[in-house]
Amino acid sequence: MASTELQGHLDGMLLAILESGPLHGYAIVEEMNRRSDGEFDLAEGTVYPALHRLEAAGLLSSRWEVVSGRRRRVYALSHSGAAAVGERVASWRTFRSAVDAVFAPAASQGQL
Amino acid sequence: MASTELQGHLDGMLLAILESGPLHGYAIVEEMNRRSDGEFDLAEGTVYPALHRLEAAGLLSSRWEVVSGRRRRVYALSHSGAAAVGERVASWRTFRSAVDAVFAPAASQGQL
DNA sequence: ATTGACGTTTAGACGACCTATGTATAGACT
DNA sequence: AGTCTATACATAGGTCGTCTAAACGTCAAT
Repeated sequence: MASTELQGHLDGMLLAILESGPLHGYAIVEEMNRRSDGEFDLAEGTVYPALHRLEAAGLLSSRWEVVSGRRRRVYALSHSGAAAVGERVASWRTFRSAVDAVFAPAASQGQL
Repeated sequence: MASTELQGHLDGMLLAILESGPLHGYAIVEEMNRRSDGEFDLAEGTVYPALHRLEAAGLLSSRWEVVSGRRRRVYALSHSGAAAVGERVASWRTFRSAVDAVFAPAASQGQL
C-alpha cells in the first residue's frame, strides 16, 4: 500500500469525490478505490475520522438515511466545502509541479 | 508554506537530489528550494533527521569535510541508494496518477 | 446457522514532519 | 569591538494525519 503518503491530500480527494454528489462513507471508499484504480484502498478507520473532521470544519454536512433497514450517513458538500474543492485542486497542482521539478533530473531526460 | 504534505515523498526527493552528485545538508536544502521554485523551503530540523534516516537505511553514505574552517558532512548516494531513486520516481508517478484520477472530475472538464 | 457483503464507530499506536533551540565559524558592516 | 547575517549541523519534543484493530449491527444467501 501507499503507506502514509496520503497526508494532506486525503481531505481534498474526499471533497472532490463528493463534488459529484452526496455519498455515504462506504460508497466513498469504493469510489476512491474505483477512481484510483485500486491504488487507494482505504480502511474505514482512515475515512470516517477524516469525514468527521471535514464535517467539524464545516466543509461537509451529513444526514442519516435508512435503506432497506440499514442506517447510513450520507455526506454532502457544504457551501464552503464546494468552494474548498477548487483550492484543493490548485494546491495539489502546485505540489505536483514542485515534486515533479525536484524529481525531473532523476527521471531520465527530465521527462516525467 | 506547504505545511506537512511532504509525507512519504521527502526521502525520494532527497535521493533524487543526490543523484546529481554529493552534497552537504545545507546545500541540499538550497537545491530543494531551487528546484521546487521556493515551494519546499525545508527547515534543517526536517532535513537532517531524514538524511540520518536514509543513511541508517544504507541508502546514503556520508563523510566529513572541512571547507574554509567550517565542518560539513557530505552525503552521497550508496549503491542501493542509487537503485532506490528509480523506485521512488516510479512510486511517485503511480501516486500522482492516482491522485490525478481522483481529482479529475473535480478539475473542470477533467483536464488536470 | 453461518458466511459474507454492507455500513458505522472508536481507541490506540505509529511515525513523518515541524518547532524551537543550541552550538559553532566566517565575513561584513558599524 | 560588537553585532548581524549566512553558513552548517544537531536534537528534543510536540503535533497530527493515518493505520491497525476491534467492536457493533442489518441483510441476503448458502
